[in-house]
Amino acid sequence: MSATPQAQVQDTEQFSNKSKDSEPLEKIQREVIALFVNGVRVLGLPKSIGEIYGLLFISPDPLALDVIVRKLQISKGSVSQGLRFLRNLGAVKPVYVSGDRRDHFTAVAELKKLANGFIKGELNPNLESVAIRLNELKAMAKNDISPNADFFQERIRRIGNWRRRGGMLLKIVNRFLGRTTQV
Amino acid sequence: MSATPQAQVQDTEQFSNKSKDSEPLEKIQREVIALFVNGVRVLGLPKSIGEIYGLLFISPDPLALDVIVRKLQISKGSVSQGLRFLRNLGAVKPVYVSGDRRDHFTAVAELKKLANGFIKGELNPNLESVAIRLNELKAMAKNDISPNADFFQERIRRIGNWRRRGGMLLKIVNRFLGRTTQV
DNA sequence: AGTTTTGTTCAAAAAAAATTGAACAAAATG
DNA sequence: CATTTTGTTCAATTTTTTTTGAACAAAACT
Repeated sequence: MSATPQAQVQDTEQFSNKSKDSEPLEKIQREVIALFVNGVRVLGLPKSIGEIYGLLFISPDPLALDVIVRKLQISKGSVSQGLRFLRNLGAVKPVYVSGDRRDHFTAVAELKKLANGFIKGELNPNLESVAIRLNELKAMAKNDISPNADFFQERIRRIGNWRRRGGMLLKIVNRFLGRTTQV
Repeated sequence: MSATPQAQVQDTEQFSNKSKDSEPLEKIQREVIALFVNGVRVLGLPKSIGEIYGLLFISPDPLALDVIVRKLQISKGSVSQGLRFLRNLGAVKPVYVSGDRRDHFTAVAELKKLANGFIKGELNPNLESVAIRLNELKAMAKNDISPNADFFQERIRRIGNWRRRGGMLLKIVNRFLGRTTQV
């Protein structure tokens, strides 16, 4: 049923619109969420991902899916998908909350873990597919008889070089984030 | 006029469609371009950017805008915008070609230059805007009187920490790739 | 058993981003 | 000076991505 504690309607809504069923956020929370929405855009991720992670990051306690829906005023589908994505990335983790049947989630807030998750989930797969295609290209270039064949080979070698150095960089990033004690 | 050399219509088009006015690419070239299209997607850049850079990267000679349009079969507007973007990033540079009024472009193929351009053009501006917003947030958190104020402050400090380490990482990347560029 | 709660899925709608193309301006040509 | 070439701009269109919401399944309650 819907007559749970938070259902005591707040006439003093922070915003005059949509008093429907929303749980209000503090101003600071809204600002931090905006910061994350902006941040994930750089990573090429959708707004909702930034909203969900940001909300969990700036919430003292773990939140259940339907609470997130009400706080952010976005659809259940979005939150469900967003949480799955974040969980796969290791950016969010489920937390047991006694006496509550719903799954609850908190933000994983260690930069190292976030970076590793992103590298493993988004970057490495791409680097690997590049490696595969590069091998095909090398073979192709070997059989090429056009006057440009030498040039092509030099270019393809160069891409291979980039890929190699990219992989090294990821390891360096990893090591750099790894030392300093968590935080 | 349109009666230039390449206008001798090729009945034996590599693909049966659109024999309109295209300059054919070698198979290797098309593959390399596809690789770049894929690559720039990771950076959150549009397909056309990858096509243009890829074409220049895998072309032995500098190309003029209208040649790019015909080779890639994309619009003049796209190429114009794409070239400007790539030029701003330092990923492409104009080359003087004697006896030709048109601007010609080549790909800048040094990884360190590409990375530096991307860091300066895309990443640093964002890091700076984060820094600004963070300061506002710190002030806000100081005046906050909610029971969560302490938690908020801890979180905001943490974001500041992330930003600091992000900046350090960019410098490390820079050094690893060879040259130091001022911020 | 039936009912309610919780969460997922995916086709359709909405929103956002990229691309086109025609109008335009500036510079070179004759 | 008129014409052509070259390149830019931006509103309109197309494409792609994201979000929604209703239908569904599974588990937990009564």
